[in-house]
Amino acid sequence: MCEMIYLPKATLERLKMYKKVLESVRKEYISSEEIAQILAINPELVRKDLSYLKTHGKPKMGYLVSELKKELNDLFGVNDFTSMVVVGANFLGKALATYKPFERAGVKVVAILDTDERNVGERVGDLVVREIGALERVVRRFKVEICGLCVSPDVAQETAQKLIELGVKVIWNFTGVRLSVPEDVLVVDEDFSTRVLDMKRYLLSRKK
Amino acid sequence: MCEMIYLPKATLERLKMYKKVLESVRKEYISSEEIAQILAINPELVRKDLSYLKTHGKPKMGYLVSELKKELNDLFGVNDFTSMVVVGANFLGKALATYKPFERAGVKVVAILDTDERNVGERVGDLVVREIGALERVVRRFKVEICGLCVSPDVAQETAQKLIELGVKVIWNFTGVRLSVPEDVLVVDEDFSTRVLDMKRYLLSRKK
DNA sequence: TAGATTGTTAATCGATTAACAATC
DNA sequence: TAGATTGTTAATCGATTAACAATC
Repeated sequence: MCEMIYLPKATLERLKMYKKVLESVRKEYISSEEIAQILAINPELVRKDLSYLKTHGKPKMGYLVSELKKELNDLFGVNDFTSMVVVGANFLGKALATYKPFERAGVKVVAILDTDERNVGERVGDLVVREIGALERVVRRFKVEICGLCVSPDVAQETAQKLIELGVKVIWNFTGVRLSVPEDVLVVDEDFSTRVLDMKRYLLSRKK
Repeated sequence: MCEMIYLPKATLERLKMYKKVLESVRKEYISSEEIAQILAINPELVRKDLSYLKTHGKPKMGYLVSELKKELNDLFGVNDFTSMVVVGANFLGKALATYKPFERAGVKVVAILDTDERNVGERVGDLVVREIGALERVVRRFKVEICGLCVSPDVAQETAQKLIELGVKVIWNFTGVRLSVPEDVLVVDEDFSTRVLDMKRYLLSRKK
């Protein structure tokens, strides 16, 4: 199908930003200068990044927005949908399960599960919380590749293990626990208490 | 009080990781090798990073965990508490409002507010959802410096504006909207649909 | 043609790794 | 003393910026 182009890490990071910028652009063409301005980076950097793609800009015009969008969508495989399951029906889990913008990113939350009997049956958006026993069935049936892991820290590792055995390839880890996983599994850590440290230091720096 | 040491961005990023690692260490000393192994980076890099701090390691011993922890806590100002308000009592807002590990990071959520009358009065952890009109009072009373912004995209910019007028210094932005703010305000963007793009590309790369 | 903008190469900057002396 | 580990300097690597020719 499509051979994977090599992309420097920093470039890949910015391509995601460009993709987002383009989503709210209503013009036919956009220049590197404009993109750069919105993101507060150098236009040269934008051009360098975009030069990794097949899309070419037109001198005096800039880049054809529709073409660029399409190529970025292909690059991230946004057009065919990936199934995601949420494990842990706490507020965070429910937030993921009802997060609208996933739609446009090619991610579909197919189920939300919980170990606690009392939560089972509760309505969450279009879904109903299911018992954890349904995990295998759900993963098989929907070919689930991503899990939003929102369980409590004490069961994080064992839950991850179970998911991996069932063939889940990406664990989006909100538990704050450092997970051990085989090297062909991607763990994406989302750690709010680490994130606030940047804010704390920023506030400190303001006070000199 | 304490002069702010200059720290390379990449180093600062890792110092947060070291801080987290140290939280679950039960030994008196830890070597750069051990830290490096846990984080899958080079021990030389760990030593270089730690050399920016006042703490010195002991040859043959490593670094005194308690001392290192203390210095990192000071560096991030974790010991005096910062007040945070959550605006938007949807699942995400409630998740932030009840997020336990903030405690250890020196952040205290003092209130959760919503514009929707129907949500006002609802219990969320130790808090009760308050009407948006209480914002000014809350910010003044608790000297709020951080806001977790969980409102819908259409009111994101105006809400941010109001917060900034009241003196809030950091906006933790979950709305997906690119906010315009004065340069002395820090916006920390948390965009789940951008985040999943990494996972999408990873999955694509697995399929060759 | 002149002007604007792309795309690429060279120069610079910053971050990581390698090497190794210092030290307990 | 020998061995382990730190801390620092030098070498390498990767990413950004500067410069500028190509092109519409």
